[in-house]
Amino acid sequence: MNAPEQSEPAYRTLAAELRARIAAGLYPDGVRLPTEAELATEFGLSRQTVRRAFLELVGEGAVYRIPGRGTFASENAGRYLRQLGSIEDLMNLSADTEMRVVEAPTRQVDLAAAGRLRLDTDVVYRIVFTRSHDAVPFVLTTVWWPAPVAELIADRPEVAAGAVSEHTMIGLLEPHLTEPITECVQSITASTADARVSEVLGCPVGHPVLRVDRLYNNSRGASVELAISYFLPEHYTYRVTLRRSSGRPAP
Amino acid sequence: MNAPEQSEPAYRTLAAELRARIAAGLYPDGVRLPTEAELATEFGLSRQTVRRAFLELVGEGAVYRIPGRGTFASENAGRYLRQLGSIEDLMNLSADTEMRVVEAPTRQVDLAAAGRLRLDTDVVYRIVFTRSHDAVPFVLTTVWWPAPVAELIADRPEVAAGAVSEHTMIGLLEPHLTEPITECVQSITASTADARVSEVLGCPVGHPVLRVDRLYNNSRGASVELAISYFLPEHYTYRVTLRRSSGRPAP
DNA sequence: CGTTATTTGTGCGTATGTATT
DNA sequence: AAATACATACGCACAAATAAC
Repeated sequence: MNAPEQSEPAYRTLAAELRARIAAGLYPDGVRLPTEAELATEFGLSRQTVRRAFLELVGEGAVYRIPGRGTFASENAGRYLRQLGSIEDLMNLSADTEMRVVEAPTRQVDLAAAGRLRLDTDVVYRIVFTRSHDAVPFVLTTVWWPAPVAELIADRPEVAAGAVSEHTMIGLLEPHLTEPITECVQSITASTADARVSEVLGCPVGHPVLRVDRLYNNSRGASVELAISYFLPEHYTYRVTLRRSSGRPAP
Repeated sequence: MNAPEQSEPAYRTLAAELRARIAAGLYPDGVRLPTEAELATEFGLSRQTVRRAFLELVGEGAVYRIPGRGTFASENAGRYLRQLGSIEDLMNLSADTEMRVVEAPTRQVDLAAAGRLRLDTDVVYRIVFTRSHDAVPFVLTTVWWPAPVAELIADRPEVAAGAVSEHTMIGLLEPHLTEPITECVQSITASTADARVSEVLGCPVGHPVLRVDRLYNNSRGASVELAISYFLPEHYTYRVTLRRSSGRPAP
């Protein structure tokens, strides 16, 4: 209820602006982005602040830089590219995407969903929504909650049918939970668009889509949310950076 | 050919040192790491350079920082991984799968691949293989190497056309490298089977497939291998567990 | 072939703001 | 209120890689 709209730092604002320009299709192929000096004068910032913005974009994989040559947009720039290596990353999806509720939460008897959530009853609540980037919907998500969880936020305006907001469901949910969400198990596979996905995302039936299945667990190991998402591959790529878990002895 | 032992930048050296200290178990529980000022004097660096090192560690999820309080090692100290998926997991793929070489490594001029690998030349080596589980091929992979890398293993029997083994390409490669592979950037999306995928994996043309794009980098940040794989969704699901990256207590 | 200009990378110094103790 | 510690922002200098001349 607080969050008094603190202004974003300059380097983050610049990063967002550059992200937008890349998505807009400027800088295709081998076109160099503006140099640090050019951006500094254009935005009235110091070169160091511009560097900080680029550091973010490099971390996301949106651009790569070559000393002496310049900065270039990555191969699949233009798609929505986000590093999703942690639960925080999933929550931060809301930063530059827009959620639109297609179906308000309704009480249902769903054996499969209840089983996945490991509930004693077969009663769950279901909500369906899309997420858009630059006004283009790129994913359709169905979420199932255990009844006690759903009742915590079922009457919030953000989850009413047709509601548009910049939240994530777990972001909305978490402040009301007694136990924090600490784990999310994801399964990713390929599938095809059914009638509903096709209609909502505007692609042909049978179009290949990325299916992401997420089960969120709290610190006690109880399941809090099941989400199944269908992503349009043209507008979305799932990106993870893997690292060595420990230093390897030199060969 | 040359590479006369260029020293690592100071912030990277410091980051490595701090990583080692965290792994060694200093800074357990809620023990604060040294402040920026302390580290600056200890290592004879400026505070800005120390900040740069911390920026890396925060990006890895190794530490979290609270203004006014200090810097703390993340929950799972020792292994600063934001996801359970690791490079080791990729290498262990070979445990119960079988690799069959479809095309032996051949020298090619490939602008796109060379660009992805950030080479100065356009010459790369390409190898194509499938991987099977219980004699059922479930993935077709094309790998591109920089010429100097390819020449390290091009004459090994495991990469000859038709060869069958239980290795992974990076597993074969790594013992011959001077720098260890420390990072792998993955992009995952959905696509459809083309003629070749269809033929090799035995699915219809146009069948949805999971496309996984991996770029392996060594400890100096140079790209060592580019691999593009097409997985049959019927026989393969990409599974990751995400955890909260910071052990930061809830507010 | 070296020279020069451009562009990114590293490192340092300073100042100011904000959150916590 | 004061001290501590991180966050942002600007400035400068020099190194290294690249490209053009």
